[in-house]
Amino acid sequence: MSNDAPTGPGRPKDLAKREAILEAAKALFLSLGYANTSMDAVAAAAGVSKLTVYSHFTDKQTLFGSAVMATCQNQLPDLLFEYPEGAALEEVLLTIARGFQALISSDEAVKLTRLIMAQGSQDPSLGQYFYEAGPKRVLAGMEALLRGIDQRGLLRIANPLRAAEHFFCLVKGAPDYRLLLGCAAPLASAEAELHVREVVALFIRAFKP
Amino acid sequence: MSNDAPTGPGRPKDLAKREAILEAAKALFLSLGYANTSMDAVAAAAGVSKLTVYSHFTDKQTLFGSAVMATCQNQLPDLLFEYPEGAALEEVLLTIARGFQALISSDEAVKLTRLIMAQGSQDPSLGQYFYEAGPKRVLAGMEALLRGIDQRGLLRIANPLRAAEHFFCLVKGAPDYRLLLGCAAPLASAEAELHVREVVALFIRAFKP
DNA sequence: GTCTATATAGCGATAGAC
DNA sequence: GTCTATCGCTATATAGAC
Repeated sequence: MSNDAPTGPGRPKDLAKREAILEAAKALFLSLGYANTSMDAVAAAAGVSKLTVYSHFTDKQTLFGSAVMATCQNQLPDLLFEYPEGAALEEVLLTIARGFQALISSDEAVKLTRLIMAQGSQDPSLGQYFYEAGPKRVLAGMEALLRGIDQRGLLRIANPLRAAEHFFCLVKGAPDYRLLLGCAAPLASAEAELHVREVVALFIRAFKP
Repeated sequence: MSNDAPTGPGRPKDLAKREAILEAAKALFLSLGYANTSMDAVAAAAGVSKLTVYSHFTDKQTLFGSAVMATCQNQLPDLLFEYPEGAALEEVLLTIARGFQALISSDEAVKLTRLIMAQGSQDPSLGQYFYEAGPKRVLAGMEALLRGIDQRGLLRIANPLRAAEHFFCLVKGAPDYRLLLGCAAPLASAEAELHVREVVALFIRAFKP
C-alpha cells in the first residue's frame, strides 16, 4: 500500500489508519445507526482488517463513543458572538440566526442529533458530552452577547441565558422538529430566510424596552 | 387456560392476546429500542408464544409500526383550545402551556419521540404518521384559538399557524431538548411553572397590539 | 389456534501466521 | 502491527405436535 520509506519502529501508520477507521465509523453510524452498523462494515469501509479496528478501539461501544465525539468536534460552529460597532441590532441577530439555522439543518447535524437521542437514552454520558461540546458553548456565547445588548439599552433582557435559550429554540422552531422526525425536508433557502426574519422580529418585539 | 364456554369457531381470544402483545411490545420497544427488543422478549412479556406473535403480526417491523401507532393514539392530548368567556388571556395561554409541558415531559412521550427520531430516519412513514396524529392536531387547535384571540383584538397575530408553532417551541424550550438528549432530568413542578410563566409572558409581549 | 423445538444466518470478539 | 480464518452467541423466522 505504501512504498514510502519506513519511518522507524514506532507506529507511523497508526494515526492514518485510526483516522480512516474513525471516518468510516462516523459515516456508517450516522447513516445506519448503532445496531445496524457492523464492525465488519467499518473495517471494510476503512480499508483495514477487523482486527486492526479492535486494536485501536477495544470494542464497539468504545468505537461508537469515539466516533460521536469526533463528530461533535467537527460541529464546532464558527458563529461569532460579537457586536460590531455601529451595527444594527436586527442585522446582528439575523447573522447569528442564519448561521445557527444552517448549522442545525446540515445532514450531519440532523443525523448526529438523532443518533445521540436514540443511543444516548441508554448511555447518557454521550448526551452530556455532546451538550457541553456544542449547545452549551453556543449558549454561553449568545448569553454574553445578549448581556452586552442589554447593557447598551438596545433590549431589556433580565436573564440573558434564558433569553439565549428562547432565541435558539425559536430559530430551530417547528421546521427543525419536523426535520428530526423525518416528516419534512430541510427548508429551502428562501423559506429559511423568511423563518429567521420572522423569529428575529418576534424576539426583538418581546424584549424591546 | 380458559374454562369459559367456547365462543364459536371465530377468534374470540385473538383480541385479548393481540392487545397483550401490543402492550408488551410498546413497553419493550420504548425502553430498549428497536434492535435491543427481541421477539422472544415480547412473547414472554405478553404471556404468549412467539409463534402467536408472528401469527398476529407478520414480522418485527410490522409489530414495531403497530406498537408505535398504538402509542401515538394514547398520546392524544386532552388539551382544550377554547376561550372561556371573560377569562384572562394570560390564564388561557398558561393553562394550555401547562398541559402541553406536562404532556411532552412524560416518560412515555420522551421515549416515543426518541424512538421515532431514531428508527424513523430509515422509515419516515412513522414520523409522518406520528406528526399527523399528534403535533398536527395540537397545532390546528392552537391555530384556531389564536385566530379567535386576534379577532377579539387581544393580540395581533398575522399568521396564527406560525404563531402556534412559535408558542409550542417556546414551551418545549431548552429543557425539553436536554431531556431528549438525556443530559437533564425533567423539570420539577416549581421549575416547570416558572418556565411556562416566562414563555407565556414572552409570547404575549411579542404579539401585543 | 397455540406451544415446543429447531433451522439458518449474521455479528462481536479472538487465535494463530507473517 | 497487521491479516485470514474461526468460535460462540443471539435473534429472526419456521416446521411439526396437540
